[in-house]
Amino acid sequence: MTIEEPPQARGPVRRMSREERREQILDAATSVFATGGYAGTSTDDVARAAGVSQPYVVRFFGTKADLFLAVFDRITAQIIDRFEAVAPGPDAKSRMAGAYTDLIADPTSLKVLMHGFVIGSEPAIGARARATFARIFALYLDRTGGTAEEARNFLAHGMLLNVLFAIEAPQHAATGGALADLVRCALTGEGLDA
Amino acid sequence: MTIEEPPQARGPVRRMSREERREQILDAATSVFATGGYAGTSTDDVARAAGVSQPYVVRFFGTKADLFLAVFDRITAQIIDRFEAVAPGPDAKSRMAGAYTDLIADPTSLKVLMHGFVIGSEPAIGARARATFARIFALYLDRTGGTAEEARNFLAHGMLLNVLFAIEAPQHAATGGALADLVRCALTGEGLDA
DNA sequence: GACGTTAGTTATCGTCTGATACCTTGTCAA
DNA sequence: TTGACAAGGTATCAGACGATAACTAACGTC
Repeated sequence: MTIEEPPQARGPVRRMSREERREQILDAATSVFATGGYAGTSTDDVARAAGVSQPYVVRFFGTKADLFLAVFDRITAQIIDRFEAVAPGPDAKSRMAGAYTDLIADPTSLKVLMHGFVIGSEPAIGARARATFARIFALYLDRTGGTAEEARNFLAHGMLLNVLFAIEAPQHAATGGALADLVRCALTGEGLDA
Repeated sequence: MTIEEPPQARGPVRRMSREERREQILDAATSVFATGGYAGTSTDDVARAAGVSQPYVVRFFGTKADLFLAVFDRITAQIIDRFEAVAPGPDAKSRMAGAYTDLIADPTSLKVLMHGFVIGSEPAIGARARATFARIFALYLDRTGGTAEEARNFLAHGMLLNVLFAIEAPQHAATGGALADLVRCALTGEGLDA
């Protein structure tokens, strides 16, 4: 996805610190994993997106599985951070919804999240996924003071939107029909505080 | 998954009709695609599960992508059939929920469904996925006479359960904690007719 | 019972992929 | 200035994978 400019004159090659490079590779990996998923993305895809060599990527993270886990971990941590930042209060429900809206503004991370979920039988991924669900569920209860049913509905609605974005429903809803009604209804999010 | 008995005495090899074999391979493919997804499953995995040779599987369906599409198509058709069989009436809502409960009794197909959803940017898969969503949404409205919000909540709740099963949340909820509360709340499905 | 058809196999190929080994070159401190 | 360390590349491999080609044998039909 990220287009790397050609070698061009090849001046004294800029070198990054380990932490800088790590973040950059994780960014690139997030981008390519979002479309291809774990098995459908090669370490070479990641390397090209990051503008480094393929062996460097795998040696940096040890193994491809470790790389994906690092990406997945970072994403779940970011998401949890977002929801943790919501302060308790009377309008906490709408602010929790707003936090999710912020996340959906860049669907890349959410796509990787969903890719991780569907390979959740992989122990390391599944464990992280379950912990994330449990944490957000608990956070919703804590911040909003709502019921368990409301917290469940919040998560359910989030999963529906993640899937609708994954199958590109919004882009194809312009033609009208039942899909358009569903997308409109899901995006406006009416009747969720019941 | 399906264990094939060893050659043993090798009597006159039973041959199946094309239709029989097709269904059997699709069954086997559904089983292995459920855990590995599209990219994470080889045609050899499918062949072994079906008890046939790998080249036969490929030639039978043309290409691996065609095979997955056939599996995905069959699953979406089965699911739609299930919901179409629900008759209209005053208790149609609970019967729609019951139809989903039937589906979840064997999570294999639902796992493949979710695998298809997350690679929904693939045009052929995405188109089928959107059509399936639109159809179920319309069916819910028609059979129950409910509101769009209720139909959306029905789908959302289904997606949440699909994900919770994918990450094996029910199996890990025994230890208690927030995850157990979420799973219990999601499985009992209280407060969904609001 | 011969024969075309169709279900299925074995052999094999070209490519992709993750990983390892080894080499090169900035960068920074003494 | 120099030398050690760390960033990053090149070369290469062994196995997996999808696909094709060519062959074999069961089945229905006349």
